[in-house]
Amino acid sequence: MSQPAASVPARRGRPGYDQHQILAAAVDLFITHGYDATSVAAVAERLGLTKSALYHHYESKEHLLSVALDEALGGLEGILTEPGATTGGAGERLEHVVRGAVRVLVDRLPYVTLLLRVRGNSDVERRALERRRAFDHEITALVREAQSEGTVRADVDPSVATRLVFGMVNSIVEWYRPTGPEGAAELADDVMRIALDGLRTR
Amino acid sequence: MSQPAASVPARRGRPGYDQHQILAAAVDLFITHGYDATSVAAVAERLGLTKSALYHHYESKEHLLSVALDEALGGLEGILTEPGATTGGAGERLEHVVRGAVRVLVDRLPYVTLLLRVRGNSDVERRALERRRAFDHEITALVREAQSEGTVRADVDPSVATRLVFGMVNSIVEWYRPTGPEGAAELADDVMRIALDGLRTR
DNA sequence: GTCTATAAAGAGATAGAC
DNA sequence: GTCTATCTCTTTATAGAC
Repeated sequence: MSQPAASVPARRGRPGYDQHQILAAAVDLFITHGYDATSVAAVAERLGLTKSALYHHYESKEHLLSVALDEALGGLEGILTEPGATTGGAGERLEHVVRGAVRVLVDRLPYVTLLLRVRGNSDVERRALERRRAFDHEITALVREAQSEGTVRADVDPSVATRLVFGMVNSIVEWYRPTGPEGAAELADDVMRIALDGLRTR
Repeated sequence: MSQPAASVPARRGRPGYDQHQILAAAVDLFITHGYDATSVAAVAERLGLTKSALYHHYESKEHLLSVALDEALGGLEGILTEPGATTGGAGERLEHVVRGAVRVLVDRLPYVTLLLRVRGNSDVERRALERRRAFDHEITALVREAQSEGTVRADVDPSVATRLVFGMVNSIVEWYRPTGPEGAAELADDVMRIALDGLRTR
C-alpha cells in the first residue's frame, strides 16, 4: 500500500508485460498466421519471452483467444445500448447501428478481425458465435421494423438484407488500415451511401 | 486400350477414390476446421483411408489446397471473358460481373469459401492472393469506367466501392447454403437490389 | 516474473509389404 | 491402391530453479 497509484505498474529490469500488451501481440499473430497456425512459442518470441513466462500471464492459448473475442463482442454489443440505438424511428436507429458497427470495427480492428474469422471449433469459439448471432438477431429485428415503418425497402427478406449489409460492413477488416481519425468517419459515409442509396446513379 | 471408355473408372474391392472426390472431402474439412487445424490423418479418416493411401493421390497437404484454390479462381476469372462482361456499356458489364460472381460463388461454394479464407502464409496462398488481386483490379477499372460513363455514382472512390460491393457478395459464403436451383438467382437479385439501388425507400 | 529443461501428444511425410 | 510401421519435427503445457 506504499505505492502512489496503481495506474502505472512497476517497470524494473525485465520487460514486465501486462496482460493487454501480451494480448495485442498475440492477436496480431493470430490474425497474420491464423489462430491454429500460431504457436505459443511464436507469441512468446514476439514478446522476447519464453513460453513459460507467457503461461504465467495467460493460463492457455485459448484463454488469449477468449479475452480477445470479448474485446470485440463487448464493443459491438455496446452499440445497441447507446442512446442513438434506442431512440427515434427504426430507420434512424438502424443507421446509428450500422455507423456504430463501422466505428467499433475500426476502433478495435484486430479484435473484430479475429472475431470474424472464428468458425466454432471449440467451446470458446462457439460461445463467441452465439453472442454474434444474438447481435445479428437484434439488427434483423430492427430492419424488419424499418420495413414496417416504410423507411427500408420491403422486397428483400430482412434476414438476407441484414446479412448482406453487415457482410459489406464486416468486409472492411479485410482491407482497411488506420491512417488518421477522419478515415473512419469517411468510411462510414461511403458505407451508408452504398448500403442505403446504392451504387447506381438516378 | 482394351477398356470400353475412360468415363467410369474401374471400381473393384476397395473404395478407389478419384482425385476430385478426395479434393471435395479435404475442402469440406478445411472449411469446417480450418486448413491448418485439419490434419492429413483427418482427411484420410474421412475417406476411410490411411494417410499413406492419401499421399498416393496428392503429393502433399498443400497440393490439395493448391488444386482447390485453382477451382475457385478459374471460376471467377472465367466471368471476365464471358460475352456479357466484354460487350455493352460499363454499367451493364459491371452488373454482369457482379451477378456472375454470385453465380460462381454459389456453384463452387466450398472452393470459393476456402479461397476467401486464404491469408498468404505460404507460396501457394500468396499466388492465389495475387490472382484475386488481379481479378479485383479488373472490377475496379470497370467501376471507374461506369463512373465516367455516369451510370455509377462518382462520390465514392472506385476502389472502395468495389471492395464494399464485393465484400457484400463474398460474405454470402458465410451463410448461404444451397437448397435449389432458383436460390442462386434470387440471391443475385437481392444483391443487385441492395448494391445498386440501396436499402432505403424513396 | 522469468528462466531451462522436458514431458506427452500430434503433426506431415516416407518406406516397403501386399 | 492401400496397408502397417516409423521417422522427424513441432506442438501445448508443466516442473522446478532463480
